[in-house]
Amino acid sequence: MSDSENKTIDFIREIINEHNKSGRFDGKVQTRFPPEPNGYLHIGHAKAVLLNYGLAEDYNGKFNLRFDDTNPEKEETEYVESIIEDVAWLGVNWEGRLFYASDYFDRMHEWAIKLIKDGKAYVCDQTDEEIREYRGTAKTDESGKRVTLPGKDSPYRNRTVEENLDLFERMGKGEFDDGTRTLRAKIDMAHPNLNMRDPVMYRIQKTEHHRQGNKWCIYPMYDWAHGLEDSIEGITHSCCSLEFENHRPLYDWFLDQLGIHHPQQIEFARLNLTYTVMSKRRLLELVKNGHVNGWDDPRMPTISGMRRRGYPAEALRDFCKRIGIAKTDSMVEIELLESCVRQVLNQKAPRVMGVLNPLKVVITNFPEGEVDVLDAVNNPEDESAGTRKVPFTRELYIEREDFMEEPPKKFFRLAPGREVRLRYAYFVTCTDVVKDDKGEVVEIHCTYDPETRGGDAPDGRKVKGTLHWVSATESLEAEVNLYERLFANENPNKAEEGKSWLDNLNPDSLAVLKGCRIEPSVADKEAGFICQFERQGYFNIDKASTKDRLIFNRTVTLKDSWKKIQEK
RNA sequence: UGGGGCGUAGUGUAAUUGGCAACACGCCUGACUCUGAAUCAGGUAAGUGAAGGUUCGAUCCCUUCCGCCCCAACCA
Repeated sequence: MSDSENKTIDFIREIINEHNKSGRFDGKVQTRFPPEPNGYLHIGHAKAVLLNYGLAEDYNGKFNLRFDDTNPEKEETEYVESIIEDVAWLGVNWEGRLFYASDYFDRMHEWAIKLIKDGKAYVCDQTDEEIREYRGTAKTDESGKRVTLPGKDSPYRNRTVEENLDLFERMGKGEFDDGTRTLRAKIDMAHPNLNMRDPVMYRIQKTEHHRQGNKWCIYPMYDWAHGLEDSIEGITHSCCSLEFENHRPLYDWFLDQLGIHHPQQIEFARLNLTYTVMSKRRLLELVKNGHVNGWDDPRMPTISGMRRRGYPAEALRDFCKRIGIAKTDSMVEIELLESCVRQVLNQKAPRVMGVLNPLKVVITNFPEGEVDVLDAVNNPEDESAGTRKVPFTRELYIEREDFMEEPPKKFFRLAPGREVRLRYAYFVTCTDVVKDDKGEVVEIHCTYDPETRGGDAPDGRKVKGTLHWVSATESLEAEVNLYERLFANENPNKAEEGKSWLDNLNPDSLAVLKGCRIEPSVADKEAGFICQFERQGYFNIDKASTKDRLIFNRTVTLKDSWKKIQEK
């Protein structure tokens, strides 16, 4: 990546430039992405990883992937594995620097003892309710508002160093029950920032850790642990989301007390997307309650969901670059993401003809049993993609919506007596319409003009419409999943009175089409293969697809100006 | 209430840090077209949350006000 392409610089790069000027970190840049393995990564995480990785790239620095696994209650190996896979898929290279906060537990423990010895931390026997009360947050006042009070010292605040050392050791040995004691930093119970009112550093939690097993009975809290993790790894710029801004004084305090390497924490706004929920808790709920089919359901905003849906990593990278980075709370329109996806796929996806809702067409003047093999361009945007063969036969399928018995104005497709082009094949003219008892069109008859083979008329006559088609006999049957937005509202988090965010789910987010017909060239393609079904959109073969049961997912539709005309 | 942040077209970011606001997505025209796609050309749209002030000149500096977000877990 050259930095010449970036004429404007975001506020984080501005800060780094200043550091480089002042020499604060000797011109070094080291970043990290520190996910907690308690869920799958989503597009918001992609923004964070790519930001951190991009910073390292731009400044010739290094990037670490680090699992912030300090709370065994919620963390699982499954999540660790998925995160590694997703980050790699995004094209991020951590060059072997894959770390776990839990590997630093011993050092953190030693530092905690140092703070105790320095009289800067103490063991507190207050219950969580008492801690909250003493911290100075009265629940509500008469008017129902929360009020902040000065805060009172814990009665255990002035224990001797010896007693603290002894109790802390015994906490670690598991002598006390969960929740009965904590190690707290001795800062200032009157501090206007509540985070500074003697925050908890360790809690007793006799839970098995996914990597440490039962080695620990106490686990460090985020505020205590995070700065240490960054410091140990020599991080220079620790980027996190806005809600941690309040925590920066604490991040700084711990590092200053210890006198160790002190990175700069920088906060930026997390990504919000229209029609999408981004909270891990809610995504977990969607999965657990079966509103979607797993974390990688193609409707999910997870990296794995988007990958399964067919979104290319390149599009996600481009998207994250385009949304920029700032401190303003914002909501990005999903159309921008879709635009990025289309842009990449338009260049790369081979074209294929697939009929979603087949309508039979009989070419009455085409010989029965004959197969005419035609050449079709694989990708008009990329000549090197070459051509392929598509079989033309007497019986074909076209898209149901490409035929209208009584066409409105501006309808350029097939209708009785009208001539259109079948792509890469022939001009055909509709001569007859066959209906069933209910009056439904079940089949149409056409004649073809042999002179137009390949799609051009030697006499120079033009047609208004070109349709995709497929041979009825020489095509493959497929199942196609049509995905729409998972939620019906721009901001699914905002529920109407008396309703929950789940009521905003779009009931039509998935339509499964069966009996679709795809040209035979995809027969040997495997899961993940992505192509454009001409005139319809981009589709990929789903991981559940088999030889006997071909399954496609619709990644994104093509832009459709005919639809817009219709809606007017 | 206390503390911490943020306000620029519909949306997201810019603006040589004081020189009459740009880019992208969206939207609307038109051209072209064997994808009603893509591409190309053009257009619509903010006077920068508000009011004052400093200045020849303010998105940028100062003051006051307004609005929105976050925190007040032994989560991260």
